[in-house]
Amino acid sequence: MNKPTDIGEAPRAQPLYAQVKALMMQRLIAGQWRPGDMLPSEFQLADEFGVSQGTVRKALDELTADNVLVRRQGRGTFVAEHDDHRALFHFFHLVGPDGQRRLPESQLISVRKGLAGQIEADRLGIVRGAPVIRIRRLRCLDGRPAIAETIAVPQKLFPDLADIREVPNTLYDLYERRYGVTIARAVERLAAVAAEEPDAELLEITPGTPLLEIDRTALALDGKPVEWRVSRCLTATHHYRVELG
Amino acid sequence: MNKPTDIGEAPRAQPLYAQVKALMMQRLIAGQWRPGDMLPSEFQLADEFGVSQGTVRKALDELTADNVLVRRQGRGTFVAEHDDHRALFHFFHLVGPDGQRRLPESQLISVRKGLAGQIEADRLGIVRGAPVIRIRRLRCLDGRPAIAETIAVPQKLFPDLADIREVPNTLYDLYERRYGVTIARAVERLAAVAAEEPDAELLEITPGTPLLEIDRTALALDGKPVEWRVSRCLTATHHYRVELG
DNA sequence: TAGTGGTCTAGACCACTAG
DNA sequence: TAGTGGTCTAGACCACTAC
Repeated sequence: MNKPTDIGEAPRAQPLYAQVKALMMQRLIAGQWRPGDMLPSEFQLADEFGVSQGTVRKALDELTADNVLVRRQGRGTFVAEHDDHRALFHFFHLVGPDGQRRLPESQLISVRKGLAGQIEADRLGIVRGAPVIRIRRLRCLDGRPAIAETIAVPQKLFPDLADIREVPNTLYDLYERRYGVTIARAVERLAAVAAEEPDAELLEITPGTPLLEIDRTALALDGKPVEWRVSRCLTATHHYRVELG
Repeated sequence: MNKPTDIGEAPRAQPLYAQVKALMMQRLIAGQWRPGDMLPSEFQLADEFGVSQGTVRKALDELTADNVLVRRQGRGTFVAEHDDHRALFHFFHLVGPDGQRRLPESQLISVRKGLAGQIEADRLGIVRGAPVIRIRRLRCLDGRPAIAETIAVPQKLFPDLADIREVPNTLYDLYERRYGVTIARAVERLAAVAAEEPDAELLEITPGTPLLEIDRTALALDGKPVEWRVSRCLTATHHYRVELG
């Protein structure tokens, strides 16, 4: 059986496995399959979509490569979860002199509601003046102040985030568990800047000290921006590590 | 036929396709297949290794994902070449305000022979005091000085590089064509530093200006380091872009 | 033992490229 | 038209996990 049945009869522009992948992605975005859930087996999915098991496998393999699914032999296929380890490994690139990652401690400075300025609106894909929540925090590496961070998110997506007393170390975990927003990928723009107040005071350095500025836009599963974050980092002892394949 | 014949009879610790991949990688490292060469067809390779075409395909797919091979439907499978475009796309991450990459112009400052210091020796995996070649150059973006670059390579791998009058814009292309050394991947460590002489003069800025320092170790196909490069970049108008999957 | 994903095979047909 | 990679199927067996 080479003709798609359940998927549609129109002459296809995309290969079957890509259509299966897109359908599964839709379910993930819609929240029909949630982080931690186990998916049906390959054969069940194959039946459901009216394709062979090999075709489902190719779709599953790609979603696994995209870090959306996790497959475990003998157990099943699961929707990826943002545990601390994954967040650290995927989204935190500062390493010590030995090249090893360290989980930074976080110290909350403030959480405030506000209205989006032009830059925030551009970065978050919302209209200027829309309600946002801004978070300031200081992160320490090896016990010393290392990162001054400013985070902005649309209030619409995270309604009561501003009321939370204690913000966990890995925010993405909170986004996922409490608001059903999964961070799928991010784009960072790095630059070297001179420290200004109030970052300098927070980091206990003199203004003018060079800092590594990481400007990150984080995107949800559907590709829409959901968080804008600027981290200014001391790189005297730590470095930002990139691997080019 | 499920038992490997040409590949070996010992109880295998690795799947067949991984063994096939490793064998093909060996040939690539040995230079038996050189950049630009066309590989035998999937069926020919399958015959040669004594496996099925599907198994060869899986190995080829992975090598393609690793950017070692390029597959073109209807034409064949080829060993990847480091043309300007690929070098720019893979190894150059500075983008303009619009997010678009620009190919920088290069201005050669000096090419000198020398003996490896401790840091060079560590980075290049050679003994201290081994002959190295050092290159200094200035790179411009949009006509303005933007990057002060220092490059060190082992003289052993690039014998007459020091005699070359004109160094092309994309060095990796030269490494590949002239010396048969293919840069497969690289590791970069980024930090913010204050400009010092002689970089400040080269970049026409005042000492102390924050610069983005990119410390890159480039690795050949066999995984051994072959180039150490430090680029200090003005990031007033340009940014270093990273995509996190 | 039953169920899952992981590997491997064999064969069919399609889409693209070149002569 | 011949040869290549791209897709899809069907079925076998292996390796791992849980009960």
